[in-house]
Amino acid sequence: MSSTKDTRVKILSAALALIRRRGAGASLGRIARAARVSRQAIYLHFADRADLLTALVRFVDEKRGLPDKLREIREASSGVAALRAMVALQATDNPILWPIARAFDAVRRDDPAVERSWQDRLDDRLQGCRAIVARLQAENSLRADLDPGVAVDLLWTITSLRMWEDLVVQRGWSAETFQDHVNRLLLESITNVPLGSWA
Amino acid sequence: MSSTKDTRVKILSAALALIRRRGAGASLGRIARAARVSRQAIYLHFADRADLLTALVRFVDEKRGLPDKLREIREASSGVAALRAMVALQATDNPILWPIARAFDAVRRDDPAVERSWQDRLDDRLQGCRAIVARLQAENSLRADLDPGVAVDLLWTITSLRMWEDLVVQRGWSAETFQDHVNRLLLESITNVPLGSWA
DNA sequence: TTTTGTACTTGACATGCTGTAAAGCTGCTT
DNA sequence: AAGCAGCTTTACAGCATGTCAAGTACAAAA
Repeated sequence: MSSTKDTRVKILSAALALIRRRGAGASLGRIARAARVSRQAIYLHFADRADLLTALVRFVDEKRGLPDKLREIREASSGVAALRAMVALQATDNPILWPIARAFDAVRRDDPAVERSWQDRLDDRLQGCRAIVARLQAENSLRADLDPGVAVDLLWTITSLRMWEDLVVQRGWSAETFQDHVNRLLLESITNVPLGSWA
Repeated sequence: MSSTKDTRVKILSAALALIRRRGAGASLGRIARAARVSRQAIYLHFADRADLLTALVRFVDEKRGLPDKLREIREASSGVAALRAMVALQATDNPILWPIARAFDAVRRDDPAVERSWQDRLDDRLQGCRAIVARLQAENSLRADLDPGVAVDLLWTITSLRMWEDLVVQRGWSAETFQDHVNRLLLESITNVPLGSWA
């Protein structure tokens, strides 16, 4: 038993490893070989390359226990705590997610299906940001002079994978440095909480 | 006369128009057809696709008068004014540059030459950020509790094309909204100037 | 035990892209 | 008239995605 999903997982694992190593150079042929499976077997489990990529993102999310982490954010003791949890999530998960996002980026321009799948994911994150800002607002932690919609967009952008890539991958920041400074940046720019509370 | 660079410009113009419309779907064949030129003619003027893309970026820079704008930033009346000029530059030029950057992004993963050309451009911008931060520091406008290196990285990231894409393209901000809020964000997070000075 | 169906393999093919190569045409220069 | 530069046409190799058809291995159902 379990042979049904066995190959699927085998393919996804191989794809993940290969994309992490070779980036966009991970063709279906290579992935198949790495999974010790014929190239055609991939098409028995995934409609096309785009489908495989979206499945790969879900696969990684599942493996890393994303739902639990999102629940942690939702159930944080305060809006500010939720915000910090979100930054922490980026700091820990983005390193793994990043190579896949790169592969995604390379094809989503052409493929409307990939683009939609990508946008869905971005929308999910946007909803999360909205929830955090709403909570900050309810707790009177949101900056008074800031439009909540703008706050959501700023939060969404500053906690994006691209921002992480720029600071960590390009500029060589450590996970801690990233977390500290992004926390500070967010607390200062969209909340009214004093800085001292997180030394 | 003038026939030497004529075709080259014709190709670049066609490539620019096509990339803006079709994004990554702009193959060399299509570009050639749009320029009313044989596909091989492209290879008489550019080594390969990567070379064409890098030339395209320079072409756009030239057309938009980038050197003048950079001079404006350098010769601004103060560090804070330079910072604002930089944000203004992003707000006005990124809309044109963005489609090319997308095409760049799609191939730079594979091609080391494209990657290098891209990094060079990023380094140029980083140098500009360093200059602005140094000036802020000299004028005592830099936040006292902030490491200058961190300030440079933050400035570099927040004024990046990706940040602009997130806020303007994805979240639908207007150029003015972008400019206002990014100015505020930067002034608050890396300088010590009061907010009132830019109402 | 035979049948049947599922999962996978093998091999071939159409299409589209990049990059290279060779040969021919045109018009300007000398 | 000869030479040269710039461009065209045609052809090819290589690699990628995605489709198709036929065959194999194996396990459950008859």
